[in-house]
Amino acid sequence: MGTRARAGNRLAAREALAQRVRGWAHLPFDPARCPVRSVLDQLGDKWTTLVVLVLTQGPHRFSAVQRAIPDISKRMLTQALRDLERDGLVARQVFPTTPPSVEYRLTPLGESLLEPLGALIAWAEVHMAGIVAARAGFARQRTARPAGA
Amino acid sequence: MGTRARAGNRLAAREALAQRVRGWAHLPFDPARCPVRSVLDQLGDKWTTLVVLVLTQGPHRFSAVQRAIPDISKRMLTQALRDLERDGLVARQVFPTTPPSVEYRLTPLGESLLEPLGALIAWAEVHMAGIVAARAGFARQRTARPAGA
DNA sequence: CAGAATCCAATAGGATACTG
DNA sequence: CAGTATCCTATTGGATTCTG
Repeated sequence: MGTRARAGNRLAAREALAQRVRGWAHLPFDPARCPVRSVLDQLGDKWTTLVVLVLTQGPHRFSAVQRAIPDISKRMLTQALRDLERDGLVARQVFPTTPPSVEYRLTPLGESLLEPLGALIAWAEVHMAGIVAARAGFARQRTARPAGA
Repeated sequence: MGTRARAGNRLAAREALAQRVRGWAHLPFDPARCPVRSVLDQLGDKWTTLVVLVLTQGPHRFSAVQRAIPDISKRMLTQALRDLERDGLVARQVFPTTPPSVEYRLTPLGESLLEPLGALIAWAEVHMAGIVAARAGFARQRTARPAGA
């Protein structure tokens, strides 16, 4: 695919999203029932997405997930896993051994999230350098003339 | 494209993401410098994404964005816009009129986000019903036998 | 109009101790 | 091991007031 076609794709994606947004305009606009907010809130809660990423590597036990995300507390991991289970993205399977062991894995619904999530993460990795540069430039601007110097 | 090919794409996307995640394994794992966290934190902060979606409709003035998102406060809108500007996703243009007017628009970097973001939102809209159903089922399970009934 | 500043309430989230 | 319960702190975010 040439750069021309890629640019066309991007433009098409932009226009498609713009139209989708326009389509919401005449809706009642109940923030609580907005799918966008609902999903984005979940993904943005600092841990959920990380847990999903760990589970792309296959089923994990509770403690294995915790080892994979060193700075998560048990409390938050429990909550993230329960939310994901509640939403049907993750399945929880208990093995009645002693001590008990529990395994978590992505459901088909959870796996279907990986495609758009992967695209977003790819974007993040590609553009991270640009964002960092923009931040540096922004910080310079702000410190350059704080009091009309 | 047939269902077979679509399933193949999905599988490919899953495997691609899984590999990407594996690629991070040997990294120092500094949570503060993780692009994924950095981007997801931003998108998940409840307002940033909504603002971006509004700006897909073209340049907006401060108050126009606020009208488009009824339940945002000036404080939060200011912050969201400044963060977006800082990251280079949004450009801010001041017109020296009285009273002053300021226009915000997406930069090329900001527009490049629309493609993966649109994919995520499309996913959210498509699967929202399934998630709601899963939540209902989960709630039933929990209330069914809270004390071994 | 576009924001900055201040104050306050709600929530998120970490640390620790306890349980089946 | 896989959580739950409790406590406490930090951050988020709304309401209000003030300024250029």
